[in-house]
Amino acid sequence: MDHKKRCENCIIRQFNSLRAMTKEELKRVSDTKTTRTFKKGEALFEEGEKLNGVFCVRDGVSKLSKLSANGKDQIVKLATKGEVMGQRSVIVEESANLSAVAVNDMEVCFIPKEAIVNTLHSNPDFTYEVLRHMAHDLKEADDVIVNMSQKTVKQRIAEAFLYLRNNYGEDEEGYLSLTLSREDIANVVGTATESCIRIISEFKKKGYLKSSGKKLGIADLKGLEDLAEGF
Amino acid sequence: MDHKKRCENCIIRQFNSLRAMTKEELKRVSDTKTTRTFKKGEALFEEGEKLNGVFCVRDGVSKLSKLSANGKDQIVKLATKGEVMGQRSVIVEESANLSAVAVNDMEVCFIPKEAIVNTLHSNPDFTYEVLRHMAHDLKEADDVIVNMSQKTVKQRIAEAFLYLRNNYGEDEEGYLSLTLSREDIANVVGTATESCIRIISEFKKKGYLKSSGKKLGIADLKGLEDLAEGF
DNA sequence: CGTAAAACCTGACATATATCATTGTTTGCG
DNA sequence: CGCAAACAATGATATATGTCAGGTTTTACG
Repeated sequence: MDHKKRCENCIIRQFNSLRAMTKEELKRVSDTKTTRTFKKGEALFEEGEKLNGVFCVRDGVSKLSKLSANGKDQIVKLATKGEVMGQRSVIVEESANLSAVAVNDMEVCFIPKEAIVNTLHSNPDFTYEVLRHMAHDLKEADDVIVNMSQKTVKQRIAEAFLYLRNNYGEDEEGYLSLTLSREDIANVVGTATESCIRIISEFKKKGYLKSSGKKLGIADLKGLEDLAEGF
Repeated sequence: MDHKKRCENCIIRQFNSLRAMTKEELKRVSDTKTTRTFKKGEALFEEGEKLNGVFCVRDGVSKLSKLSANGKDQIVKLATKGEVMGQRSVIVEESANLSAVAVNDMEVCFIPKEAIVNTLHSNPDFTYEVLRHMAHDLKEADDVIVNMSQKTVKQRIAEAFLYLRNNYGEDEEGYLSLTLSREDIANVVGTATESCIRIISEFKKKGYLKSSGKKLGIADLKGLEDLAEGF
């Protein structure tokens, strides 16, 4: 599968569409997009920056985070292959409210906003699919709000591991395919790095998690699930 | 201003539109909508319920909340005059993920989903406006996530009062127009009712808040703002 | 009006979590 | 390789917040 083809698929998947874009529209996107790579730790864009397009992840993972007043980063979402970043800012014509930083080496394609905005204005099916996708994100965000405010740090860390497993999978030996640093996990669940480390150690001792080198894996799925639910 | 007129305005405002609906579309909405009233404490709809339309608030306030595993309600959003509830569920054709309960006596109009969905499919400008509105909600939700996970309960309570002032205003004597119970405030900021009561008492002692009867007001705006920012 | 229910308040206590400090361990890289 | 920087681990301690239990005050309403 060649470059262009893959990138079109990427957009299509993200917008969850029944190929809502017309052939011509897809062609326009293909013609205007560019490909870029980012090394682990590099920023795709920063909070407050004006975006003139969207980023579509072709390979690697990016964390979308926001700096809070106390100086800590809160990771709001992880974006993987096939996901689009920056569409919210482009749609409402505001500067980005989140920063995007590469969690590992990434390959992304950049689509200038004109290509998107034009299609949004002219193709109601496409707009409708984007709307559905955003509605889904909004529901997820509401769920996160509830979890953040009602669950303990332990429960949230348990959930984070379940999330990593469900969304990024595990290798043959049962280790998570995506390895995040303890600090990143802490920033996902909104806790101090030390607390996160302590709880992960505890989970390993209690047999919920296992580790091998720097890889982490789930050793007791049912146990972790129960834990996340508060039992 | 008659009933119909007011309700059309209500939809228009919510969808933040430059009158994105055509005359015929507005007429269809006017023809199919119905008006209902709810007493304080009554539920407009419950989590998990299948909605066959959206609710547009004409008068009163509703809390949108979600029951968490530990049995507590988390209030995710308050909806006032002009706001629409249930559109997310209608758009993605899922059952409601939040419950809506009247905070005070309410008057709402109900618009069957067909009227909405039809317009979404046929009028790209309308869809685009709904999309913009949802993008805005999503940004707000992201901000809430950060606040919930990074700010202390004190900061969040301070913010809640600032929010109530900015969105619902205050009377001539500086008391908040919308009075929530301590329990509701606790459910907004995600804390225990007792903690909420204690902190409000403390704020009164320290001169940030004032009270008269069951009304609460902000006595030191700058002070509260600083507090919310963590000074 | 009087009573029950709801709302509010307060204290004592338990505990989860943050913070600070220190050390060991891995990683990247000149 | 060897060193510096990042990452992980762990202890001691402080603090914020939750929980339980008992009050008082306010509100709703028969």
